[in-house]
Amino acid sequence: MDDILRALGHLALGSRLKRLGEQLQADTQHLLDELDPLLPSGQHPFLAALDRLGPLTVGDLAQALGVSQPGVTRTVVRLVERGLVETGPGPDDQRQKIVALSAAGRELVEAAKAELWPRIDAAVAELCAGLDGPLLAQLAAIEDRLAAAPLHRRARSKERAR
Amino acid sequence: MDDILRALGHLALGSRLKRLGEQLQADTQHLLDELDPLLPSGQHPFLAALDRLGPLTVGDLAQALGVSQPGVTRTVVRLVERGLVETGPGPDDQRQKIVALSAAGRELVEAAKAELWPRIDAAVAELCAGLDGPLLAQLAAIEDRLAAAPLHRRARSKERAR
DNA sequence: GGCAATAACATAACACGTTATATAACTTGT
DNA sequence: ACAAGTTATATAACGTGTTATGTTATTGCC
Repeated sequence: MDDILRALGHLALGSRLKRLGEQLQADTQHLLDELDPLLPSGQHPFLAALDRLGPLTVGDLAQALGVSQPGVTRTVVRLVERGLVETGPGPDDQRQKIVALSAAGRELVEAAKAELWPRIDAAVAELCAGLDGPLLAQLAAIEDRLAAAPLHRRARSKERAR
Repeated sequence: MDDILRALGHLALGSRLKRLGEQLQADTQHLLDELDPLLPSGQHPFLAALDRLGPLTVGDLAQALGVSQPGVTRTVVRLVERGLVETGPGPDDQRQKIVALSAAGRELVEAAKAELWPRIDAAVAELCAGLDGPLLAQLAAIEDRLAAAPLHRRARSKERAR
């Protein structure tokens, strides 16, 4: 059974990028499972943004992440429920909601920055290493590599190599 | 406000691929809006698969598209509601559900194959044309190009060039 | 033949993306 | 100063992906 998205070439590039991104996130999740407050991989960029840029309004967070404002609003609610971020009203503008890392959120980010995120970055970099040429070919190569050895296996073998 | 996903490099590649795939699908949607039974861009690969491979079981469709079986089951329900596909029991195995294009579905596919799909393919190919080198750099280039001129503008300028 | 294991599809619950629209706060112009 | 327009966030409705689990049909073995 051949892969239809691959066979469709440029026509289905959108669907294919989405599919590959989802697989990458799912693989990454296995590595992120080591963290204490378990967090979906898709929410890590929110924490990373707040860590790098400091407290942000909902709108600024949406712009930094490149997603819609309602998407940010909903995920922020989840992060507040998990106790990883805190929100408060804007100092000048009462319409704004300022989102900031909580103590627990900062702790999680520090733990991730120290160990996990660098390992994931290295594993993904290794996954993409040596690739060159047309985009479709590189995507096919990454799909094949991922099918041969999932990301968490790559990260662990990297570990052993140290 | 800089782009956090871009700044995170390989670490957020999954999120970034998903985001770009979604944008590509959304842009593509504008072009697909010409079709009569309006269909979300993500459902086109289902029709393309059935067109290329003929009637398929739910499981085979899942494998051909590289998505989960429940995902296929749900989208097939939607396609049946729109009258684009029909389902029947498997001839040998009563557990199976065979999915096939309906007359309306075949009509839609023929219309799309004749005009729209080639135009989209060409527009996406043009979007990726001339790119080379590391994956992250190509992604950044595509994001930039898309921000400069959305896909449907590219398709239309191609049209004019004929 | 009949019970247990397997396999195919359905369903539920969750995460997450979108667009369209509502609500509330700020800004503007007269 | 107040009505009108704009802007920030919230909410609703939809599509789609996932995993976990339930149902039903088939297989296999004794």
